[in-house]
Amino acid sequence: MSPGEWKAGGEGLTISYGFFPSPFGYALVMATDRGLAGLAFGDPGEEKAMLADMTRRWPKAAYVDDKARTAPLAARVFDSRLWRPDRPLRIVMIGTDFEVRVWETLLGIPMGKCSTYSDIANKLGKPKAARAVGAAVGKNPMSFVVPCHRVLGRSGDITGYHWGLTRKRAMLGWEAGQVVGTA
DNA sequence: AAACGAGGTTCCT
DNA sequence: AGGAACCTCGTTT
Repeated sequence: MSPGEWKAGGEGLTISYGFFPSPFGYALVMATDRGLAGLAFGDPGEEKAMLADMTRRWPKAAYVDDKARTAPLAARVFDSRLWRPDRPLRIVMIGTDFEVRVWETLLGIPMGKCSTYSDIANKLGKPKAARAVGAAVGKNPMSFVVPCHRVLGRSGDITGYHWGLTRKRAMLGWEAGQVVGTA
């Protein structure tokens, strides 16, 4: 990954988006000229809700329906064979200081491994901020790319997920399969 | 097993 | 400013 950053709110930013099928349902891919900015999931027919859910995060940004531009990113994200250091996926993290820090921590979780909310809070030097971490993870705009699904509760339980626990389990399962298949 | 309060940060009124 | 919400945690009923 080669994370870029942008101030929260997304002011002055133009975001292209498109809908694509994915292993976990319908996916909404959002991108800026600097790389992938957002990734959301849902079911066909929910496009409007998915889009609203994302635009709420960056109310100041401009949005353009541009399938041609987002298609290559969509293809790349769901093919683990293309995840290699020499061809990093360019992403842009738009959020507050704290959120960006949390997301960067998530990127450090290796494939197939899991972490916990309190664990991340510790890494940020705020051992008691587990709940804040949960809130920040929940606002993660790049579900799946930023491995928010690899974060579990303290006891190893799957706790909650913005786009549904079922989808979270599906991602973990798919990932486990990728590890075996690409080893 | 369920209920409860503390905790950090963000969002809305 | 004040209060509620959040993909939580640890402790207490």
